[in-house]
Amino acid sequence: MAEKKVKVKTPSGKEAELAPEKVWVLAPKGRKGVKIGLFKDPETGKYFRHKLPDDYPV
DNA sequence: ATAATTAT
DNA sequence: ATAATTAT
Repeated sequence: MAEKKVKVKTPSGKEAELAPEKVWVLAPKGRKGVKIGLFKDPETGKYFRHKLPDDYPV
């Protein structure tokens, strides 16, 4: 499943369209939780995590 | 506190 | 080993 780009706020505070390097669900047992993506800011090279839309394919 | 993940 | 990510 191809990883699609998402609009995310980078740590430097800029809005960017990026594709996550990795996606997973972060959820305690019995709770819905959230989807998380691992991104790399192309501006700075810094990695950061960001919430993904609930319907983003994992 | 809890869940998974991994760059740092 | 820890920070950081959300929502409950």
